[in-house]
Amino acid sequence: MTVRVRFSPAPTGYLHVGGARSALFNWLYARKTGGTFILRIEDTDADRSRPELIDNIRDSLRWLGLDWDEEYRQSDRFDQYLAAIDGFLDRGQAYYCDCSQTDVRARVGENAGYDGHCRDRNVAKPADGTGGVVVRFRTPDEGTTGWDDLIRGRVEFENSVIEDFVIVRSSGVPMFHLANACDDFDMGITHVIRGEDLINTVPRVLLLLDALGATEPPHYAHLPLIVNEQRKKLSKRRDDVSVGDYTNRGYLAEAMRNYLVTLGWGAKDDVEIRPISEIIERFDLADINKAPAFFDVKKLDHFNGEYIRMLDLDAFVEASRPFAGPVDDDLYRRLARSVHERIRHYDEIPALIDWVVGEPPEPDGKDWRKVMGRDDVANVLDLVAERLETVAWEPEALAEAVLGAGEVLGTKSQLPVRMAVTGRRSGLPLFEPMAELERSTVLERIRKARGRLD
RNA sequence: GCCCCCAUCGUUCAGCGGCCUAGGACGCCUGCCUUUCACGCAGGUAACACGGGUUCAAAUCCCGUUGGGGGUGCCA
Repeated sequence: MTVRVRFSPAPTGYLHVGGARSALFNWLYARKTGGTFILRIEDTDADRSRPELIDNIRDSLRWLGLDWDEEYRQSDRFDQYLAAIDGFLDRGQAYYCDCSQTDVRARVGENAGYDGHCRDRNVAKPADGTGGVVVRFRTPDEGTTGWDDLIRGRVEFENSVIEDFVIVRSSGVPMFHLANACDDFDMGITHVIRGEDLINTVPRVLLLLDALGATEPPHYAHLPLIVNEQRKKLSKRRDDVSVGDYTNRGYLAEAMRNYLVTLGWGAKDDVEIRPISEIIERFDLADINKAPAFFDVKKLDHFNGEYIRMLDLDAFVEASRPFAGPVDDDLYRRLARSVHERIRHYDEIPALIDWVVGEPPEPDGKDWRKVMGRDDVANVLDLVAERLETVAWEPEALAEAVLGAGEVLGTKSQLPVRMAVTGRRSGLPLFEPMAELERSTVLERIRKARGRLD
């Protein structure tokens, strides 16, 4: 049996890290087994679907290196769904229902599902798009529906708790469960790997699949959810989790992908950061965890820093260049070596080099007081300025001039000078970048800082 | 309310009956390196939710409790 898996996002939002993780696990399984990875856009709900987001989803997947082998769009397949529904109707497996939601609510109360009121009322097929008539699927009243989840083990639901659910809206448009069952059947999906939030929909789809005549339903594997700090399912609104945001902030696709793998799965040998080929080799659905995992940006940052440091200087310069801002190519290259080893994502770069490229930032008040509050700072700045008037303008000499001034005065001179010239109390090693500036510029900054002391 | 799922350091993963006085990684702390900050290196901190079983032996199996989460739509 050749494995066929699918990632089935609804285009109702940007691809977020939870979706990306689902896509990734499907992809890993396909690549491991030599199977087929399918992208299926679930856009049956025209009101919520935003076609422009399909491109965002595709771009994010591509960025992560998750290439797909086939692509479908459910909105292209309504004919199939409608044909399936006609079959259900003919065979009495589904029926028309004209109950309004308030009717149902009035009959059964707040907490119960649909009561089967129209099961045998023979509600007539409505003229197209009129009259609030839906199609409901007739579910069994007794027995159980269950499956052996590859991650969770046996899961069973009493059929009595599964209401006769809607499969066609009153607008005539088929709904998610139906489209899902038809597609998984038609596309020969062998494994359904997705988030645990969908676990409750399985019995309905299983029932539908059976009604469709599927003798061998897919295997299901429900992934633990990725949660936020409050241990709640990630929300696109509340949580900052779109994949595109991480792209924009200078995270590497390889790092993101590698980090995502560690949420819910770990290699037996405890090695976390490793090439994707090794991950594919070791990955197995049976080893996936059941408990939800917190998306920890701090750890992602660590992974990303590691991946950045794995880059050789040329690759780093090229990849990080777009984040560096307006800086001369050769100058950036000269600065890159020390930038390379102290960032965790590329968008930290501007704050490291802005004072070399342009003006330093307005110093943070607290940092300023901490560094410039000492009594001897004025003397340091005066002596350094005096020395810099005549020193040879190259890093070694600058270091000697600045550090030597401190020695002469019996104090530390590097920090005040750094604060004066860069606007910050920490950053790149000082003297090489400082030598990139004009002598007059450096002197001006030092005198300006001197003037600001008390 | 009802249905379903889950439970090892703060976080994440390893552990699938004895190798566990529970291991790796992130974080945090300490030290070394050092022109600051980082990087790197060396240490340290810290967990089997609780209660019953089963067994010669349980973090590992079973039951219950508690605590979390998900679902409960003419969303997916």
